[in-house]
Amino acid sequence: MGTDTLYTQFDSVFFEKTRLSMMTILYREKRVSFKRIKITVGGTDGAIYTHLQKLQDAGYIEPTKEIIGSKVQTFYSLTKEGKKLFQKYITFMESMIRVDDTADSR
Amino acid sequence: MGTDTLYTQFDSVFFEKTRLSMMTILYREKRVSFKRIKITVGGTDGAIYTHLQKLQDAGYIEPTKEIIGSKVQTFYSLTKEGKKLFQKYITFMESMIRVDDTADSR
DNA sequence: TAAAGTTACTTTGTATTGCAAAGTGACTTT
DNA sequence: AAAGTCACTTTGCAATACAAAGTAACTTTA
Repeated sequence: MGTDTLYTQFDSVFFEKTRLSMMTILYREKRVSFKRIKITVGGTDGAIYTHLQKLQDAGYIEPTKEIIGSKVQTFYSLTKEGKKLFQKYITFMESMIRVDDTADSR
Repeated sequence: MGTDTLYTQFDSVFFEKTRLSMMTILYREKRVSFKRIKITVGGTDGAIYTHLQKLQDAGYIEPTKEIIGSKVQTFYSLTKEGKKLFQKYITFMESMIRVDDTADSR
């Protein structure tokens, strides 16, 4: 097991349950509202908000505001960097699974 | 994206960078010393120790002591529960990747 | 039309966590 | 026998996660 097969290669902003779920949603759907992220991952508004802020501060996601009906809503998308990192993560997961496939059952 | 495709289905003891790395090592090698875990995942003794304690308290790993030369060393192994959980995690990773394969490139 | 309610965040306070530094006890070398 | 090493273990604090309370912009109801 080399260093590149450890989860520690990913930073702590990225590699956290809720935020990784958010990144996954955004990778799959490109542009998702605060509201729908909240509904999907669950938890309180405050928790969702701070997690999104962290991802934003790290440069992995970016917000855009839009008027829906008469209210302003916030939508989030992955940045180029965020998408790249997520793809690196997918590659990592693939390598993890592959090793497991070829491993002797002990 | 259903609830079962979220990382939040895993508890916080399991789903943490360093501890997940430890679980991976133990899944692959069955029985690993404190020393070697420390060398592999990196970090201070204290950090390694508390992470291992958490996994142990959660019932995912178990220690055994062995005398090597004239010193006692601690070895860790996955418990039945720990192994089962890790296999669930592998299945989860596979499903994540599969969804990604079939996703439109956007 | 004004008061009460709703929506969509944002701020704040606290309990928990992660981690490094210091401590311990059993040897082992000088 | 004093100093050093090894393999953990304990302690203290800085950072984090999260719930509760707050806010601002509408919208409904009396």
